[in-house]
Amino acid sequence: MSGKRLSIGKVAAQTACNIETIRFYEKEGLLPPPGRTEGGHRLYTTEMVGRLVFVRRCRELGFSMAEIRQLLSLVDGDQVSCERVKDIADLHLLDIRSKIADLGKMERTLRDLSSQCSGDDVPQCPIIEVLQQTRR
Amino acid sequence: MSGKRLSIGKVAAQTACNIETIRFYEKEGLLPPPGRTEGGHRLYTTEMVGRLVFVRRCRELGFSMAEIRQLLSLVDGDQVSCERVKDIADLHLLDIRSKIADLGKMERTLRDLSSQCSGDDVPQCPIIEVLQQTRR
DNA sequence: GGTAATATCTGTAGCGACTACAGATTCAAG
DNA sequence: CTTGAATCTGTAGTCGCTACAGATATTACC
Repeated sequence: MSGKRLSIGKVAAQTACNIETIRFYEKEGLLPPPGRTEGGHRLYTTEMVGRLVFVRRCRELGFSMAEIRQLLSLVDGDQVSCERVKDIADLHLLDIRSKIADLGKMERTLRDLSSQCSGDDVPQCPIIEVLQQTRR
Repeated sequence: MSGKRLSIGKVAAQTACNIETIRFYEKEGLLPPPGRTEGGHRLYTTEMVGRLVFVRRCRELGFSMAEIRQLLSLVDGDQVSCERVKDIADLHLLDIRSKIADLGKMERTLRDLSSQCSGDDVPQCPIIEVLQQTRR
């Protein structure tokens, strides 16, 4: 079953992923090289579309291409090692949390700065002043 | 006063900014071209070090180089317009908050996924399963 | 079947904010 | 004066795409 094979444009429409991005993933080894028409146009099986969806979903969760490569190699192995999948996911989770923490610091600092600034058209701006201070 | 002029290495040490980054900022117009020794080595005044500190502090707050260029042009103008500085800062603040929100979504999704996974060495991993699901 | 419009092809270059060299030159210390 | 450290310029790499250009393939319509 499932002899349907889609052009890259159809796949792009289905997955809301740019055509160029699909080709990029292939070049980077995240997607296997698909079959081709006689003229050389790519033809995708539904299986390959599933793999693209997987990749895109990982990207939405912030996984890097290197991390996705690791996940894919686990998926492609004879059996999926839940252990290692969880390791990769949890490491990435830590990464996300530290990014959130960093942004939170920025947010607080910038909010403080902004609150000190009246926004009037006065010559001296507290935001600039603080940013220019040599000694902290 | 302040006839001290520092080599790029000293400036880098003082500001904890890479030498290459300093040269990069100069190339990108964030720092004015400094004076030179007879042999062509850069010499920085304390004023220029201050400007570098300003740039670095802005970067730590997540301002893009384009935003910093805008801030610098306001600083360099005849008078600092507090109004426009605040506009730039507040826009950036919105940007930071939306990034935090995005990361927060990722965090929650990934945390849910991870919690469904025992981490045992079993063949089927719920993380992979969910990521592979064709229909959401 | 013929033609025109659309889709896809390959390959390259650009983004932002750096970082990492290579190979040449200059500076500072002993 | 010599040696070693610092600095110079210029180029290429990083990541995850995006945006072309110019050539070819496919499809739709008559």
